[in-house]
Amino acid sequence: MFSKACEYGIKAAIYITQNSLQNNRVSLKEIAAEIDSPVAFTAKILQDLARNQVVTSIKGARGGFEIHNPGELKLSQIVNAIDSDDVYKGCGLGLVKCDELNPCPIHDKFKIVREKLKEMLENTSLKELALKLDDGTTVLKI
Amino acid sequence: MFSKACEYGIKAAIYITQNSLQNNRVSLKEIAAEIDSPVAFTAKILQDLARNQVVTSIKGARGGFEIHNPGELKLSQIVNAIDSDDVYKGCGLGLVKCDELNPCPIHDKFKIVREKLKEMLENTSLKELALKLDDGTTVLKI
DNA sequence: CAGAAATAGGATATAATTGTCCTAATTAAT
DNA sequence: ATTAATTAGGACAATTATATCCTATTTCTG
Repeated sequence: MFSKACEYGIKAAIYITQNSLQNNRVSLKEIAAEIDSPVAFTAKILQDLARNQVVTSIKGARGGFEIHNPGELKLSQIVNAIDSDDVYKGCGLGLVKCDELNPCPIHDKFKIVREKLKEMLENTSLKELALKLDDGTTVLKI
Repeated sequence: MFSKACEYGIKAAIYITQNSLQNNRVSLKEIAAEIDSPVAFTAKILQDLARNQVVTSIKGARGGFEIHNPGELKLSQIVNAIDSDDVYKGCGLGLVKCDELNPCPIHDKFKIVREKLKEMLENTSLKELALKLDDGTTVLKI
C-alpha cells in the first residue's frame, strides 16, 4: 500500500510527535532505533519531511527533530510528501485518464476504497496517534 | 496500491473474460495490444495466472488464453496470485506482528480501509467487469 | 511430415526503490 | 577557539520490479 520509505516516515513522525508533546527533541539515531529502521535511509526521509515542513530539523550538537503542530498535521501530508497522493487519488488500474466520464472497469467499486483511505489519511492527526502510543495501547515495532 | 504487474494482470484477465464469454480465444499479442502493456512482460504475468488456475493457456498454433469460470473468479484471486494478500491483509505500517492484541498506531483506522478493499476484491467477479466493458460504460486503455 | 504460429521459460537489461558510506556544515559545550 | 555531536547531502551499492530477447516446446494446418 505505502512504500517502505513512507512507512518509516509515518512511524518516525509519530515518534517525534510523542516526544515533542513532552518538549523533548529527538535525534536521528534515537528515532531509527525506536522505529527499527536503517539510520541513513531514515535520515533521507526526515530530510524530505523537513523540506515539506512536516518536521523541523535542528542541526548541530543537541540537534534533532521536532514537530510543532501535531494536532493539525495529518497522515495525508506525510504520504503526500513521500509517496504522492496517487495512492488515494489515482486509478486502481493505473490508467492516467480514468475519471467519472471515462472510468476503468473497477472505477466505481475502487472509488469507495480510495475515499475511505483518503478520509482516513486526511482526518487522522499525528497527535492522536502519538497519544495512543503513550497510553500503551499501540506499538511502533516488530 | 497494486504493482504494475498486478494492474496488467487484472486488465488482461478482464479482456480474456470478455472474449471467453463469446467463446473467443485470444492471443498474447492481442491482449497486450488491447491493454497497452509490454508483450513479454505480459507473457510472464499470464504464465503466473495460468499456474494459479486463473486463466487457461493453450499452446501451439491457434493457441491463446481463456477463462472458464469468470462468474466465480474474483479480483482477489488475481491480486493474490501476483502481489499476495498483503495489500488487503497486512499492517499499514509494515509491522509483521501487528494484530488486534498488538496493534500499530493506525491499526484501527486502517482496518476499515483494508476491509473495504478486501470486500471489494472478494466480491467483484471478472464477469461483471467484462460486461461493463461490453456495454461501453468503461475502458481498459489510456 | 514440414512449417508456421503460438505459449513456456531462461537469461539478461533497465529502472526504481531501498540501503550504506563518507564528507561537509552547523551548533552547543567546554 | 576547539571539540564533539549532530543534521545535510552527494556518491555509491544492493535489491526488487519492470521490461526485453532468445530459444525450446507444443500444436494446428497444409
